[in-house]
Amino acid sequence: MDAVDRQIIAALRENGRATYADLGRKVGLSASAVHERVGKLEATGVIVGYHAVVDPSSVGLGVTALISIHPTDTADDNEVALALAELTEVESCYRVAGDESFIVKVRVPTVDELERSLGALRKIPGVARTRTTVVLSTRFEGRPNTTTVGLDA
Amino acid sequence: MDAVDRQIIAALRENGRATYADLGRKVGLSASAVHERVGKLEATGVIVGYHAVVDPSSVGLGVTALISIHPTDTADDNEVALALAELTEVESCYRVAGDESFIVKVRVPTVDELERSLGALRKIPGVARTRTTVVLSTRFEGRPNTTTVGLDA
DNA sequence: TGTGAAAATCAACTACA
DNA sequence: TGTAGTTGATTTTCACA
Repeated sequence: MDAVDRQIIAALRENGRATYADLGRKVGLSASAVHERVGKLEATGVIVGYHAVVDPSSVGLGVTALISIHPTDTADDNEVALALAELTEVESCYRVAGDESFIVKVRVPTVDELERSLGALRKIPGVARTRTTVVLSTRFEGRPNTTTVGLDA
Repeated sequence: MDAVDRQIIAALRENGRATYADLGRKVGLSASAVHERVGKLEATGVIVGYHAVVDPSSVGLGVTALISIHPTDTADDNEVALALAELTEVESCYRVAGDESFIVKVRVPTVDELERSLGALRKIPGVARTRTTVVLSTRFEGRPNTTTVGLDA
């Protein structure tokens, strides 16, 4: 991992469909050298994948909520996590320190669906209580942080 | 937006570097037809962009925290949001309903940096109080929700 | 909207410094 | 690791159904 790798990573975070030739021009290497580097970054798990980002409301998912999940005394975190993964509306799932055990982000078409979804969450064994915060607007999301990407670490 | 568009979207969310030829084979269209459709989905803002997803700790961002931001009585939400956008460590920013005005996700290299980052947050005019929840592990994140993508809506 | 064909570009592999 | 060259696939555009 050197400065060139970090440049490539930054470029691919910006545009995941950039061609190797594009990347090569940007970092001053040939396309095949970039190809080689990207392959290694993928193989070593630095680059996890490439995804199209879609406007949620365009695909009928206009309601976003952040939900804190408080565990019961006997809750098994792994089982709760597996049950959360079963719910397709749960887009992200974080195991956290503090009173709650998990914080999840949920996307659903309507508030009716949110209500139904909360019902499903509360039925999960190990879930004692939930606290729901409805997102009014997403100012930005998943923005690339290139703070350390430009440094040698 | 028909069922074929939704299939294409689902495929591109899964693999943002899929070729038009691949997508065509998957949905039963020619590459040029897919090219045409994807161009329209991009132009109409359904597909917002394509991004490589990077393992945060591989780029020196091993600490993730979710921070609730409580506003002062006189806070201007837009100004707060703009100030939050200036902080590169703030990866996502949600305006929410409830006591807090914003919930942000922050990624930093170390807990020391988290402390420094919290100091920066609290200096923002309009920010009265923050509540920080440290992420212990990310079970999954930004997972594609294809619930409605397969339907006609 | 779609197909099919053509030219330019690119991916992926191979030698070789 | 890198460049350069090669081959087959892909992108992109265009005429046309």
